[in-house]
Amino acid sequence: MSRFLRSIRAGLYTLMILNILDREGVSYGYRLMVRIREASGWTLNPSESTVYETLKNLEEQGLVRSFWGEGVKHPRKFYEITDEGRKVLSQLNREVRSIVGALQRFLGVGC
Amino acid sequence: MSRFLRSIRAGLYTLMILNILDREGVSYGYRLMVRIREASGWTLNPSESTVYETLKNLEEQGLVRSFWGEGVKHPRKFYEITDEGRKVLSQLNREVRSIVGALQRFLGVGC
DNA sequence: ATACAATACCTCGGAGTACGAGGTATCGAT
DNA sequence: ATCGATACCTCGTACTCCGAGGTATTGTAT
Repeated sequence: MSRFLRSIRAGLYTLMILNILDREGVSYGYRLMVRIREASGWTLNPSESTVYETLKNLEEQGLVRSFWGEGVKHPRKFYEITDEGRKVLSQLNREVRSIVGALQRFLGVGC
Repeated sequence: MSRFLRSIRAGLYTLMILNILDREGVSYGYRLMVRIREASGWTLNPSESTVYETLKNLEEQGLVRSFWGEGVKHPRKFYEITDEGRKVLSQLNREVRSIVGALQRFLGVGC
């Protein structure tokens, strides 16, 4: 059961992270995990390792950039979205809207 | 880019197949592939192998049952949803509605 | 003072999914 | 007779999620 939900949620973390970085500016792993939970009304509930893994992938793709926070007591690795990231994000949002629309029609959700 | 979309669509095939079998009764692999494309307005576009793989998994889980069509010239393996499948489906639909709702709010889609 | 929860970072391995490539066979139309 | 559509399948690659495990700091309650 939960295996199906797991895979349905798959990929949405990438979407959420890019959107949050785009809207709210610089952030960091742990904070992003909390923000995804909040922003989704606890419908999405990523584990720490998922978020860190996703950020690593995004950085490898050049869609986010990271730097270690200076003057911060608690060691923190900050991330910000790149121009390339913004480009990919807008395309991604368009496609996800289309998927959400299709599901809405199919399942009869909303409105 | 498409890797993100791929994983966002991941799992939705299971959802679509169970729903289509529930609503339209007995069907078969190739037909289900076509119906998913139609029902999603071509937003979802699963490959044959994906559909066959998904059906195999669903059968292993006991959520669908299969039988070879008799009196059919072209060899066809039919599938139908089981009681257990229906149980899982209603739970799945509930959860997906919640995810769709969250995305709608987050992305500002629809209404 | 000290214990503990929360914050913050990370790796590894297992389980699951999508799908392209490749293979086989039948049916219907040109 | 040939070809495209229909119909089935397996295999390997790439990818994602996340539990388990590890480390260290900060703030709070006792």
